[in-house]
Amino acid sequence: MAFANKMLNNDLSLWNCLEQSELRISMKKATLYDVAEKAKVSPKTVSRVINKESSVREKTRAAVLAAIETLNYHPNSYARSLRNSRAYVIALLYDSRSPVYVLDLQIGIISVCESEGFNILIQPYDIASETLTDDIDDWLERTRIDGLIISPPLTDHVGLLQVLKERNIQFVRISPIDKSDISPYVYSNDRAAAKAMTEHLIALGHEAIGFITGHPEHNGAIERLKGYKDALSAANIPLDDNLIKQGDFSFESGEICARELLNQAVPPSAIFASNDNMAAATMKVARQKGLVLPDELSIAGFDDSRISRQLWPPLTTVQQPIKELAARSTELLINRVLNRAVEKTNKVFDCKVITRESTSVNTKKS
Amino acid sequence: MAFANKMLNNDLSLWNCLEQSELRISMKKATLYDVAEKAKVSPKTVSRVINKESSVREKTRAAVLAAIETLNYHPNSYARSLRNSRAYVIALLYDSRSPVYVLDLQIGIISVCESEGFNILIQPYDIASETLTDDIDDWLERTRIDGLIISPPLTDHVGLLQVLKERNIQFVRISPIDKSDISPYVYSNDRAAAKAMTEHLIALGHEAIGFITGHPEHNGAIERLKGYKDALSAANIPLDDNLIKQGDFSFESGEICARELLNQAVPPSAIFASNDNMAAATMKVARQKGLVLPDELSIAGFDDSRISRQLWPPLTTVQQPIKELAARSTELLINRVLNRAVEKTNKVFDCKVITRESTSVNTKKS
DNA sequence: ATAACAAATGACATCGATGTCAATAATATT
DNA sequence: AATATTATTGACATCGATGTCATTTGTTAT
Repeated sequence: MAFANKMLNNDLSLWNCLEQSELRISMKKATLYDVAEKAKVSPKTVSRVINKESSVREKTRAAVLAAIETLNYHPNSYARSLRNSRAYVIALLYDSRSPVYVLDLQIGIISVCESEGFNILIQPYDIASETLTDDIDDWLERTRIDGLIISPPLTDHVGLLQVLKERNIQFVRISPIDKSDISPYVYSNDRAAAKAMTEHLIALGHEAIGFITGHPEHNGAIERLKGYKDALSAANIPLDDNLIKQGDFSFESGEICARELLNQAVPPSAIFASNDNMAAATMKVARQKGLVLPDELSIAGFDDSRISRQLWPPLTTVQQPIKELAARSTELLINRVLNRAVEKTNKVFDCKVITRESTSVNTKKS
Repeated sequence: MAFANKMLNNDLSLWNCLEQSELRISMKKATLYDVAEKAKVSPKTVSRVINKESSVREKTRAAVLAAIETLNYHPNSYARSLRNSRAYVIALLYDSRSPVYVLDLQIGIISVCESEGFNILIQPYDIASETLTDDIDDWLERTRIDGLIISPPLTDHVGLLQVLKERNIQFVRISPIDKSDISPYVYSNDRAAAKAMTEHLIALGHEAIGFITGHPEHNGAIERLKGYKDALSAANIPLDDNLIKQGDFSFESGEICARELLNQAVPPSAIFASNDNMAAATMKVARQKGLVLPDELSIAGFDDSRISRQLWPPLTTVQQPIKELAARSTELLINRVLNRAVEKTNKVFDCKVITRESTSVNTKKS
């Protein structure tokens, strides 16, 4: 069916425009029985065709498919779920306080769910909440879902994992710290990316490179710090603990860390923050101190979030394959849920360094 | 049940830790019949209690409730949906290209859904897509939902509204342009807020105030422009068309508009952008041109989005009651769906001007 | 052509909650 | 106290799809 796709004009004839057709109002949705009748087979056979069971003669199958087509039949998911106790629903658990990735995660998940006929429930929780474990337990008691996708930093919450284990619920984790076989997982190569970024800064002539870490319960944060150290040691630059400050991915923590770094007697000529948020905070602090960017301070971030393109100078950062991670984890989960052949591989995805104007040659260097 | 809520320690005894208990694995969920048996009544009576029907003796009700409690019974939503063809699911339609509000909308909706026992499906669409109408039509054909919440700029898409009308689906709209009775709606008082913001700038001594409009299909955009004009005319400042530039809420459009405004022979001393995104773009352009902020240019935004606090100087902006709008629209929708007494009022919520450092006294003024 | 077997199909019960309508218990009426 | 009336309760069928198992059809071997 093709509908007028024009947008609203200035004069609002909207209501009238909508009065025109009321065709479909009383049209009931076709059921399995309608299809069976039309195709002159039993309901069970229709069911067989829908579920792609073998042992249906090609001719019958064709007849059934034709009937389905003409009646525009779509299975009633409630009846189906009631019968075989499968919900065709998965849920995304995320931490409500770090919404940075969430929209991208959702997009990646939706794309796969769509093609697999699944629906997605979104479920924000606060990892700092005292009642998190109980809340999730209650929620699982009430809700019927086939599986969960868990995003950082919830991936390694012991209480949560325990509940899932007890309830025997399938789940996959995105970038978990713990890489054991508790569940399938996917992750991005944060360590290599952080190393590459640090090397980029070193190549620009920076040696005193400040580093602001992320949330210590977040796998990405841990890996990024490792990558930073990797690059330094590969370039034979001694590690200086005064150049490493513990943040938690929040803007506020970034401000504090940046201030500490820049207030030192010999401040670093470059700062690499573990996410764009803290990099933006660093930029704010630098500006407050009157530094000219990027000449007097190079700043690098991680995430390639929206903000990285909206700052001036635009932020050199790392693009993470968030949608891919989400899509892949969804595939893994759905394959599990449907008892399809299970791939063993826990997938790794590569990140990409995006060079923009916030990093430049070290002018302080002799 | 209370679980250990501690986070993962350094040494990973996670797997072992989880081995401990496997209590609940085989525990089947209780059904209506289990409850009926336990309470020594018929299943139908249990159903009556659950659905809060009248004409159940207080004593029986108590017995049933006790049984429900001890068995930890939760109704099977699939059976229920199958029987009374109600999904207990609503969907949020939003434009995938303007994700700014989306997370806040989701939070507001989830909060209400939770208490009402509804679930929410999220459904991103691209309003510029040629196939939008057909896509949504197909989706509605496949999916069983009780109602829709439509967020801008989808609220006034004629094709979409037509489909909903034909299918006779309940929906509410958030900040629609069209305020007719097609559906219930909620909206925020953008006009008054934009007026207040403009007055704030005027009070700081600004007269040449640039304005960057938002997406022309977005009600908020239209209202904000009206508010700007209201304030000027109230202050007897003549309207200068050269000071009004047509943006579309995107960062890029903000850059273009800001450049046009600032390249004029006599540039404005303040710029009021219709959202924070474009205000950030304005800040970027101003900085590229070497302007000192806020002394040489005051900048105001709209949304109080995350970015407004992450820029330097922090952005003076307008806080919108997005969560409230979402929560209220959800209530309206669920009341409709459940055939509860329908409130007639389409709710208005007030915005709030947040003054930060990006606006200051006009120094150019004689 | 017929028995023996496998493949394809169908009849029926079932998942769990609720609408319909009949049966029973409680209360009001005389 | 007996009957009329109303308030509670229960028996049964139903929503739509699918598992189980019996039946029919088709195929192969003799």
